[in-house]
Amino acid sequence: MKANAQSGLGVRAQQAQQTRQKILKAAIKVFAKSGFAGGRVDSISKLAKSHDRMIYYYFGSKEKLFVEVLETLYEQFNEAERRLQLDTTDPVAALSRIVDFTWRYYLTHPEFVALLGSENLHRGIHVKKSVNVKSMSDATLSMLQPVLEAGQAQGLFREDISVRNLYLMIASLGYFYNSNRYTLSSFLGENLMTDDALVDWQAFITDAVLRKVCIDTSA
Amino acid sequence: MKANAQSGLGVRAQQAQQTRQKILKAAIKVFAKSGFAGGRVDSISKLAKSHDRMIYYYFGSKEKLFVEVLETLYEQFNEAERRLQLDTTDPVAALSRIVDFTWRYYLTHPEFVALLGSENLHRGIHVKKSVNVKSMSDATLSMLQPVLEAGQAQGLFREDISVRNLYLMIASLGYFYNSNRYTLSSFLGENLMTDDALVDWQAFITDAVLRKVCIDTSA
Amino acid sequence: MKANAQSGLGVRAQQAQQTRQKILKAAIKVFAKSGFAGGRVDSISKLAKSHDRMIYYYFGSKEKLFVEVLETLYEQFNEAERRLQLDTTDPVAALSRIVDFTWRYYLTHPEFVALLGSENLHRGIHVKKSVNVKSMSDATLSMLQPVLEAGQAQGLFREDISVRNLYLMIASLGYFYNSNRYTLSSFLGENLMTDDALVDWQAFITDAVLRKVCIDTSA
Amino acid sequence: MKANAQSGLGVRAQQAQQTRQKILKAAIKVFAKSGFAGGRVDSISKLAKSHDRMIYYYFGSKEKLFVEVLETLYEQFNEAERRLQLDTTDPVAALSRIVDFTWRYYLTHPEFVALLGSENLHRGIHVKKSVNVKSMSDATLSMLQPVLEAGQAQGLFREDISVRNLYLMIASLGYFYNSNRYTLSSFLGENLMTDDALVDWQAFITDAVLRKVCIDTSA
DNA sequence: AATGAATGAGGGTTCATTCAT
DNA sequence: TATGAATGAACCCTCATTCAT
Repeated sequence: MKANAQSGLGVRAQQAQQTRQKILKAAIKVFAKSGFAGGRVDSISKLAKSHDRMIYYYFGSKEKLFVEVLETLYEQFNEAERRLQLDTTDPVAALSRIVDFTWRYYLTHPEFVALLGSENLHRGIHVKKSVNVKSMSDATLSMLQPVLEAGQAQGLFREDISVRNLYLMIASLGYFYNSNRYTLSSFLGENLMTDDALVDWQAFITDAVLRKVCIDTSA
Repeated sequence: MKANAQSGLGVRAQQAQQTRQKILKAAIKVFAKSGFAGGRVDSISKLAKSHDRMIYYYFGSKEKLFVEVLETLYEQFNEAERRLQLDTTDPVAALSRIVDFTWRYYLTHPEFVALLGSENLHRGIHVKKSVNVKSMSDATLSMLQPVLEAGQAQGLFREDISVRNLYLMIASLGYFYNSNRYTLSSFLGENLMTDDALVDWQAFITDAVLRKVCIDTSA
Repeated sequence: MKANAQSGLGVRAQQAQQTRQKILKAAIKVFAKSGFAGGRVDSISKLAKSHDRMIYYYFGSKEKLFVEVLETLYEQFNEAERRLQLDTTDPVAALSRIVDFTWRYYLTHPEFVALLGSENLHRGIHVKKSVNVKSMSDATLSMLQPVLEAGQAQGLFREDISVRNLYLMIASLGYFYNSNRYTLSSFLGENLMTDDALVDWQAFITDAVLRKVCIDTSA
Repeated sequence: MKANAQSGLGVRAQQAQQTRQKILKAAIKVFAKSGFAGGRVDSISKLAKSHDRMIYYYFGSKEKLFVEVLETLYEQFNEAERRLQLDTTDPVAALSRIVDFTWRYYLTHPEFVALLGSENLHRGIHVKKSVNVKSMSDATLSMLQPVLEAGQAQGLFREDISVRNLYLMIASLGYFYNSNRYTLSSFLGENLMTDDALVDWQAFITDAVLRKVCIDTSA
């Protein structure tokens, strides 16, 4: 029995995993910065302190690497969602938390926003090739659904709200502000990323969602 | 007196303007399809049935052409806004129209959405170089402002709504659905572009905006 | 009779001559700076505040323009030579003057040096096309010849010196120092263009020529 | 033990060195023929039976390749100088040998002459970037210096001759004849490259240098 | 497992030149 | 006389990728 038996991997295999991981991390950064078309294989291998060849060794092609990057980021988002502890006995608070979480996640993960942007620019060709991504949406909606249902059961939330639309609204309000912050800054002529602006927007969108969902907000 | 005296331009100059215009139109298409980095100068000139050289003759560089494309699309958006006839005596109707207009504009102008996406991927470097874009935001906000103010004056709209946030909300809800339709389709596993889905979303966001803005929605 | 009859040219023709002249002057500068291959037609027309098209209108091609530039500079050199007043009654002084003149001409006409360099890089293809250049050498040698003959007749100069070799020596010593000043500066690690260095070299080469030519230099 | 152990390089590495060398050799030819600006990357790679890409792989850029070409030629010149066996006990013979060597080197290495010409046309921008070139001049001057000093010590050479000027004189007389042979041929209307002409010039410049340097040439 | 060498298509851009008034 | 418009070949260089150890 080898000393490294615990990990279940030999030293070589461990190193290999490490190299793979380094490349993946570098690819996230590079693709986030320049998109799929603009992201250079060379930049990735250099940032990973590896070689171009290794990208092909581990991932097969730039495209497959991009798919894996996409899956990784989706997976991380899913994991973060799963870590959310939602108390369905207080649906309003739970919903607020979800809005806050979503908004904050986009804010603190610009690479996710950028990658989604790039992928949509390419009409979703890579995401289509991934089987994993589809299954992930279930997680997202199945986090929102119990909250919505609880609120409706308790007579707090309107009955005519669909999970899908609710999700889209929350995502829209959290995403756009971040995804378009550069053109918005030029367009509106003001810095959207000051602490004040962020707090202001967060309060605004939480309120907007609640007003849309809750039956009586006069309280 | 020459036949072309009316236009004030000679035949040559007219043709030149045409060539310029053809290139610009082609550039909009190509950049919309592939973004700035992915859009090939060669593709543009071929689509315009012109030559690479002419792009440099008229625009100086790929980058400057992109800036002009951006300005053109912003300008077209502005013009469409200006054509909106808003009746401030009925602020609720006017606001609904604005929501509808914005959403529909993004829906029917995917190239604008794509270009904005590409530009934000590039952190707004091109839009920064344009002096014209900044001035355009005024138009947008100054369309929204009188409606908001009228609504507030009539006691229909809440006082604590800022034009900026209102604009951002409307834009978010209209933009995201379109910009991210590819990843959303994969993620949600459904086609967001069916007539039913579109009508559904339009009703949803109009309602969301009104509930956020109006004081009493019980009526 | 027109007012401009004196010049023998109409106003239009005068302007034309002016344009031609502006282009030629600009071409000298540009070709001197970048050589024939590196000198851009566009740079020339811009410097001349004219248009590319005019170069073709007046000179036919870049190559023909270069030939004319070459001829112009050779002609100017010839003219400067002709202006030299040489007193053959004092052959030593006259020879010294020629050395000094040649050296100083190269020093103060770097564009001539550069053009000759470029032309030799191109193996003299342009100079071959010029009928005028050949005839100019006569002038040069026929300035040197009487001095050499006078010195020999007076028993001051050695008999075995050919005009050709004498010319080559004088030219070598004057030209190389200027033509290769950039590589020499790097190579020798010193600035060859200080006043001291220039004076030193002038004295050195004059002395060298005289020692080569004169029979007795002990005086 | 592998067959190639002696060279210390694997077969691949050896081949790589070969490719690099082939490119360098081709570059010397092409740059010599057309100068830096006129020398095409494409011509070089074709002549080397390689690909454009490899030039960038091995040298980084056309400019860096040119610098390396320059360094190579300077280095070859230096090496040839080092191979000169000079007998300082006979300073006159030694000096003659140096004059002869220098002249003959330029004559038999037209690519060196051409490259220097091109480099000076570009105002020495490449040579400035090379650290190696500067150190090479030492070799040149330190070959000449002991000869000059020996001659002076033996009372054969004049005391007021500086190494620098002596070097410049020898170089001038050897270089100009070769560098400007094309314009000179047109200018003088005669072929300077016949055997007779070459012998004649060699004798002339050797004599010129000796007359300049030696105290008494009557012997 | 890892890597230096090689590939060839294509990137944006500039060139000298000609066309059409 | 003069000039904007057009041309297409070629420029240097970079791309994603594969070969051969």
